[in-house]
Amino acid sequence: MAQGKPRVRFAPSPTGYLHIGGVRTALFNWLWARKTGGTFVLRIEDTDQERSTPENEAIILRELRWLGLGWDEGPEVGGEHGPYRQMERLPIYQEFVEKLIAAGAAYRCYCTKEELDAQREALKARDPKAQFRYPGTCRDRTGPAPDRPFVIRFRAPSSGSVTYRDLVFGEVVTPNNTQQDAVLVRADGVPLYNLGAVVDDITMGITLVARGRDHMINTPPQILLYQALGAPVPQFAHLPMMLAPDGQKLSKRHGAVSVGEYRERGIPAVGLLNYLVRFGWSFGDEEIFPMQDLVQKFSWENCSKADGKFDAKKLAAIAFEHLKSSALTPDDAYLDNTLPFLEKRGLSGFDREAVRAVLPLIRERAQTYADAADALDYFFRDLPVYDEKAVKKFLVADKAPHLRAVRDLFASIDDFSAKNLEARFGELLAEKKLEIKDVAQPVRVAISGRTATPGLFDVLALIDKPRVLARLDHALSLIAASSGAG
RNA sequence: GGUCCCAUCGUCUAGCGGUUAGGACACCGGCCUCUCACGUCGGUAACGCGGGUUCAAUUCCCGCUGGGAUCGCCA
Repeated sequence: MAQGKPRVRFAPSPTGYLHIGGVRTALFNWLWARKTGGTFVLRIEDTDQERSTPENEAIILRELRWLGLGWDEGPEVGGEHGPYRQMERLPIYQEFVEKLIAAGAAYRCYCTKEELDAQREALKARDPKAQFRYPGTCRDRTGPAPDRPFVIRFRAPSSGSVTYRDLVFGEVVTPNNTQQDAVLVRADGVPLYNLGAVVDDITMGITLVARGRDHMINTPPQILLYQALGAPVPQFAHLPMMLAPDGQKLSKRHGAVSVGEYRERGIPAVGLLNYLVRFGWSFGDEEIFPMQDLVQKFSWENCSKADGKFDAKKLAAIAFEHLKSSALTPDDAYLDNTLPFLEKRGLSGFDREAVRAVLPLIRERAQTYADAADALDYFFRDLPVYDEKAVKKFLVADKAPHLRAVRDLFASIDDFSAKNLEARFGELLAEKKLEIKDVAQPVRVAISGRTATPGLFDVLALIDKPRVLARLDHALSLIAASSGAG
């Protein structure tokens, strides 16, 4: 096989958002490049001018960077094999097409799309099950070339077969008699997928093509093209497909499928990647991997061949594992990622170290950075946002004496540590012959506005004395107002 | 229909001839407990079917069934 370091690529079409299935393909390629010291190339396949947009390309680049899947060659970073957008490579395809024609491996076809469509429909009308194949009208045309637009077709062999050894699927044999003279270049001179991909992979020195199994059907015709061009055939690795829970193609109607949606929900990039890498790949019983471990452990041999179904709950659980662990997600990273979500809630200008101090309390409760911001919310307001139901249930008249007693107790305490607060609180309960159950919830609602928070004393200690007292006062006034009104 | 591919709990998977078929998520119970979580203990749950090969098949081979991909001047 090819000498030197592997060169792999991710070649998305900028025809929409970045799909998580595409991310998995990018990830596997990226991991292989990192593991082997190879090169990860990003190529934009924008030959579908109807649907490709610069905006979509920008989104793809931005999301890949957010994921941490940086590329060694490609748009914005350059490289020796550019340009990296197919529409900027038209002269290169032209050159290769001329080679093919000169070698008799391709020919000009003057049949129009309309003619072919009509033939296709006529056949379908006669026999709905029949498959239409290009009849070869222009294959051996002689005489002067008509003055009409033409496409370039591949002269596909009708005998023999193509065999390749897939790194995931093993040996795959496909007879050539099922191939047809596929169009290589449109009438407008823009190449189609198979030609563009092959020429680019040749000229960019790609040694291993790893892509989704939906492309497996393209591999034999592509190999035929490599052979016709006299170019070395790269290795191939096809990845099983990630389907929707209902077994259909994973699309928008099944929920979130674009990376952006996960980013906006506060799913950590490493969590998403960890979920995706475990989809179709395994390393014994291990489930949670730091990225640096993945780079080391990844291999094609441990890829599975069976398609799978996407499971949002599993993704959430794996992301949560990363958020819970300060080894996996250090405080600083956690903070950097949570701050935007706090700002989205209208919170800003707070002390980063103050947020850091609360982190241990919320890590085990927040499945996403958005959850974290929610759990952090009442720590950084003068008064919490009071949940209506919680107020109605716990800030009621018969709890007022308890709250007042707690307020007076707290006012007298100087050591506002969680430990001391708990001890003194216990004394108060004993004195009043109360159960903590009777008092904890009203106090919790008074200081946080909600019924579910981390341990009461930890929360109190972090909110600090003046604000705790202010909130208890506010809660008492709410009770007074409601009982007065009622 | 042609071609290609696949097949272990509901889901992601371990297994690479001999295992009480393991783990994780989800689900159901118990414990912990000031709420919510975390944690922890336990439970339900799988080798699609039929033939071979073998002393022995989840594992190897064939067929069937089922599922998926693709059959475009989309990628």
